[in-house]
Amino acid sequence: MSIKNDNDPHSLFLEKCKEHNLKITPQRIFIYKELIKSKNHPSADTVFKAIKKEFPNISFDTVNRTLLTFYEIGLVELVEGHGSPRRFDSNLQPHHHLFCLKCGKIIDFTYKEYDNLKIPETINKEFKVVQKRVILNGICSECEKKDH
Amino acid sequence: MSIKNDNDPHSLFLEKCKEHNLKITPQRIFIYKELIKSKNHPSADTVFKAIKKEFPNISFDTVNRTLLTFYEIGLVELVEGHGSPRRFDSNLQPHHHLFCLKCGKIIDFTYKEYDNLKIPETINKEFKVVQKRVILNGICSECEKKDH
DNA sequence: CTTTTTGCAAAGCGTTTGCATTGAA
DNA sequence: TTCAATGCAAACGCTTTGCAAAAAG
Repeated sequence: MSIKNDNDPHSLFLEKCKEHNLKITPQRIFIYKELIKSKNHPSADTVFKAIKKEFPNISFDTVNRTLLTFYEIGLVELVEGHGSPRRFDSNLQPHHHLFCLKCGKIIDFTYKEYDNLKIPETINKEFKVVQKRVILNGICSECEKKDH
Repeated sequence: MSIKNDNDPHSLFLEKCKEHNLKITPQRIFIYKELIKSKNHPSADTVFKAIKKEFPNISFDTVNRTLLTFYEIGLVELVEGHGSPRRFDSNLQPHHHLFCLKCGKIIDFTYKEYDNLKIPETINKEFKVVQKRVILNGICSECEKKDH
């Protein structure tokens, strides 16, 4: 019987690493700790600069690759944004997106219920909402086939 | 009384250009037409390559800058994705995002109703949903202040 | 001892900037 | 005729790749 606590991020880290046969290196520990601390969806560069203060020898490359590895094993998520390469859409009607996590394909769909979502009161006071969108992240049928 | 048809993309194009004192150039016409045709959220490069077949002298720069201009005047939208610089999140609990269109800041929020959104039947058959997220795009309070 | 992982350097891709030329109004 | 838009070239920022050295298990 293990004494691990599922709510403890550090145990989750150890668990996921073990599950995927990743070695526990000082770099990986620093990077994961920094991520837990950061509440601002940091970029690789942000994480790198923060760690460099305590661990001056770490290279940007290690940080970048490690973050990607963490993403692959489901230890962190990638947040959506308008980064490059930018992708454009001339469809200005309300619609929503399926996003395939494997191939990056974006599929439009419409669904009335989603168009009519209520916006929480607390948000309306502090943020001027221009557009609502539901993103369903997952695996498209083509990628699903490829895996089997 | 104008004879414009609000449902016609080309009239929308002319209208928006006039509204923002943009000149109607052959390049802009080609670019907008190509966008209307594309159903795949194209990148600047994709649009460029498609147009180059009919208009070999066009430069990538013009395409890229024009697309940004179209975005600024609200003629096209920018589609969210995981492009660079990538931004990471160690919070694996269900949550949603406010995205400021001005400064790019992403603010987390939680809202039970959004966590429990039903997924359309037709989608469940063709797409394996791993995560649901609502994105509210708009203007944050700081950016709202700056503008006045 | 074996296999990953790290750090470094170079290359690659997409974006941005400045400027002279061109063209729409 | 005027001012905005275009095309070109160089610079820049972020990511990726290949490889030898170092370190985890």
